[in-house]
Amino acid sequence: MPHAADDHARPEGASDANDAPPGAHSDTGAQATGRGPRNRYTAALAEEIETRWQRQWEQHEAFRAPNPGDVGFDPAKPKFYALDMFPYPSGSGLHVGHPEGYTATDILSRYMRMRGRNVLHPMGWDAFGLPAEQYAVVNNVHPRDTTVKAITTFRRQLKRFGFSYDWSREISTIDPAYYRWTQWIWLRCYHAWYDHRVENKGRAPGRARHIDTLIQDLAKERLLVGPSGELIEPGAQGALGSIGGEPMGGVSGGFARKWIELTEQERKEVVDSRRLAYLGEQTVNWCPALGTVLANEEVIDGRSERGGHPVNRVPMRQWMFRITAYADRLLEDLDLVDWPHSTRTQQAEWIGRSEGAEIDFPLFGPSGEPEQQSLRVFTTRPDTVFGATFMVCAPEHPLVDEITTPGQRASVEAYRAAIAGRSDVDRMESKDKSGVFTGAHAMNPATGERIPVWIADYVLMGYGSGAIMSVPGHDERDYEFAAAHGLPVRVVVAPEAGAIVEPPYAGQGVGVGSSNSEVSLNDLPTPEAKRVIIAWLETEGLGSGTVQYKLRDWLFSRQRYWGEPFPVVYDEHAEPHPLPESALPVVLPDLDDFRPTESDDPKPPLGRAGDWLRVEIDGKTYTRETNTMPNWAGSCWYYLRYCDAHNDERFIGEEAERYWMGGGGVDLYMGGAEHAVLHLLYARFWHKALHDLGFVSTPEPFRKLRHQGLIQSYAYQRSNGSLVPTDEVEERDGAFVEIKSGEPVKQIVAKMSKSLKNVVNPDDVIAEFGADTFRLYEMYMGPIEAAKPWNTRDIIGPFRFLQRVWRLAVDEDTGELSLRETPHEGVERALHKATHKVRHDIENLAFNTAIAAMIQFVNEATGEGVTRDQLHRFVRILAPFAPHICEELWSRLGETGFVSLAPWPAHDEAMLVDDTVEIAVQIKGKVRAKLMVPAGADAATLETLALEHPDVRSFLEGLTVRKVIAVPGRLVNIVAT
RNA sequence: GCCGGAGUGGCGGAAUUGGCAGACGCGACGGAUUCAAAAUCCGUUGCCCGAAAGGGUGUGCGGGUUCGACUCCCGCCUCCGGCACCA
Repeated sequence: MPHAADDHARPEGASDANDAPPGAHSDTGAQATGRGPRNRYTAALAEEIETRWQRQWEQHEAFRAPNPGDVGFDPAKPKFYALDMFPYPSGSGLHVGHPEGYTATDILSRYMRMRGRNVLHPMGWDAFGLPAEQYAVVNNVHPRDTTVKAITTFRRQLKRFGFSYDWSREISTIDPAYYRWTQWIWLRCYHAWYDHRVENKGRAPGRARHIDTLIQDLAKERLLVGPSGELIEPGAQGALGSIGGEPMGGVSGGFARKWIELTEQERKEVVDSRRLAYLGEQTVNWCPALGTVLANEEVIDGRSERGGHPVNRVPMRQWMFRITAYADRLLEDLDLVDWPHSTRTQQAEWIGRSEGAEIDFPLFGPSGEPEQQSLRVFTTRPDTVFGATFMVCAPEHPLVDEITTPGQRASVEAYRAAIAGRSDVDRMESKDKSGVFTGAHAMNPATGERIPVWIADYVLMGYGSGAIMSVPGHDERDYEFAAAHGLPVRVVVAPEAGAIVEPPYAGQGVGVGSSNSEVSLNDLPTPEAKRVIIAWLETEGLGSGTVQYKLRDWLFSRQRYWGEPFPVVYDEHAEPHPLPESALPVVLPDLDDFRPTESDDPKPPLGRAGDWLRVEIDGKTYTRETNTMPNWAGSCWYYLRYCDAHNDERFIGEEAERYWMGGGGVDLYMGGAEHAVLHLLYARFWHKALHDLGFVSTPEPFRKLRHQGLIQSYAYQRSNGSLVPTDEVEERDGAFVEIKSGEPVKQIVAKMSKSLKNVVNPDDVIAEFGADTFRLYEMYMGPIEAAKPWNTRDIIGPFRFLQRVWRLAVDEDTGELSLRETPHEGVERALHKATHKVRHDIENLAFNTAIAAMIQFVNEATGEGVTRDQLHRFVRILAPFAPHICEELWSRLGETGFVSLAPWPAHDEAMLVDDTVEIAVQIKGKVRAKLMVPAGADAATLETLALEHPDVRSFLEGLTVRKVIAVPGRLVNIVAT
């Protein structure tokens, strides 16, 4: 049935030309049911309108954003970069959580276009990596096939929402034209080192520089090489870049050597070990089930983030990123960005900066004589050193072999074997303080006492120096260990002078019993005691103040197929050689057998790639790296590629980068809070490295970040707490009962899950109500950042709203526009208020209240009707939210362009305030009367009017007025007794 | 255990940051329309007492500051998120 649009759409005077861009309406059936008025806004009409306008946008490339230098680029327009976290195209398609953030950024993007911004709003696919690959493995299909198919589905679904993406910038991380540059960035990091000497105007020092500058500095002896490979400035104390990377032996002494004194091999090792992307021998997280190693960030409670498989710690030679060099800057620069508090906190905690001291405890030899060697510990409480009654090393500590006495060797070996066999999960589950004595002793440098050295797995090799001074009086773990093994406890800190201390007391206070012939901490408050003892240790050469981080270097190799190959080959001595840029991209070979090998040692699938593995360069044969990059690689810089998606000369053009990333980076980045540490930390790190190396202009990638809240679903719970699938529950008389048993169940909010059958498919919702309604509903549910339950019953509300909008403009019987000639005063005022509020709320991402304001306007206007001019304005404020229906009404108003690109309507500030306002009159805090007064009435006037009010007077009978508070525009409060 | 965030009608949620609590939507109830139903439209709707007028009460709990507190302070409870043998 035709919906008469062609017959009635054009108002008098409007051009009937149907060759204008958005023009012609089709005659496809709008009234699927054939019931109700012919021109009512139904799901069928919504679908017809929506798909038609989506075609129009696409044909006219309505949302294509020109780059500087492109045709149509207007340099006077400020830019706005609205970015969504691009999805993994999983096999199951979009769920309702995806479009939540996407709709929010879309509304803002559309609004910003209407406000005259050049808007970059792109979309792409994060298509490499474990999720896609695991899906492929399970279904025994090549990951490329499943991924490409999933992308097609995602793209179709996203287009159906009417998101205003610039699809010409679509990128996919699996496209060789994209990952060529991922590999290129990795090479830039390989050819870079971190120079901690560079000052940054009072901010945390250091900057990545080309590796050649390191070689020059070494050759010119501006840098020397220390005994364990660390870099030393001539004349300066301590090593540069002491965090991360270096093996910690705790051995002090030795001399710095000059470049000229090093062998060729030593030089190579020194340089290679300083690279930003380096090959490191590390204890890594090996996940046998996934057949790959994982980054620290991908391991949660000893299990893989994906799949929840156990993870073991084994030493391996792997590609690493020196993210630890950036620890201070990553921490400090959190104050440059507008991010949710919780996300910043999580990053700060992950970086885990802690200030303290390194202290060397001299070791005694087997027969009790002092040795050259000492055991270095890290502590945040150097002020408690007088209370250190024993020491504990991590079982893997390199000195343990040396210091263990023959008598203890058997038990030490047995303990280490027991530990090695335990997975991290086991180690975490049992928190009992196990450990064994090594037989060795060290000297407490403060007290001069001989104290025993133990090993225990509660001390981790990966933190600090892998050894601790144990202060059972002031550390809970040490106390438990001491209690379990009968070791002495000494109190050296009291909350206040003279207080009785019940160990363990971990708080601050003042030193007690903490003195030797040279230094005393007694009665010194903790911060002061720390300063004093560190100064003393430094004078004595026994230690120094230092900073430790929880952050570890980023393990970047994966023993998987579905990822970016490294642009690296190995020679016959297994020495790595980077490929030249001309060799990029290193294309991932097609493998029939792409499955990972479940095993206890790494066997990357690319090892089976046959001819691909051998590369001939200058007559020499090399073997390719068979590890691949983790799925985070592609997402570390995709936001940059969008700015210049088809540049094949550079990963991003300089001009495009300066324009779109200007002003502090992405203007709004919207995505899930689950990426708080992983993606967001990695991307910041790459960005900073690229910034240091001169490739990007801003220190931070994402100026403003917001998370969309989780969309939950209802579930039903029996009285015993077990959950019932949604389809086995029905509502009877306002209560929920399980159909099978008739037992009452409780409605609760839960995560959507297949087992509970409460997953909502957006395709179904759109089929029933249309995309405009879907968009409105998701935004109307509540604040964008809040978790909120999907309630199918509520969707009808936004749908009715659109019906009312439609009816406000269109006669449901004739299909003609039905407008009044002269504006109604109240409606006009309401429209100005709505325009103002919607604008304000969009800018504050308060979409739920913006929609409420528009509903309120339509409710007010419904009885009175609107003029052509009013509809013309209203359609524009609604357009960012429900763009399709607005395009339709816009064209019926005779406009030939897109409402999506029309200017935002102005509002008149004078129209926002009413001439008269209602003032509440309170007596003793309770509202007893209301006054209608002119908007500008002052306090004195209000007071007089209030006291004259008959209701007030009768209330005040027999009372004495003590005080009157009058707040202009608000209320009057009369205090009487 | 530590660090964040939050607790408002039957439900989702508002409240310009100290000024009329409950905007807006859902649901429910009543009415219009309809042969009827659906859809749509109009009205009512925090709770308690009352036929009504009206009164009382009310933002997790207990105190406090203030003319006035969902909002600020102190002490608890519950839920959600993060971290957790990090020295």
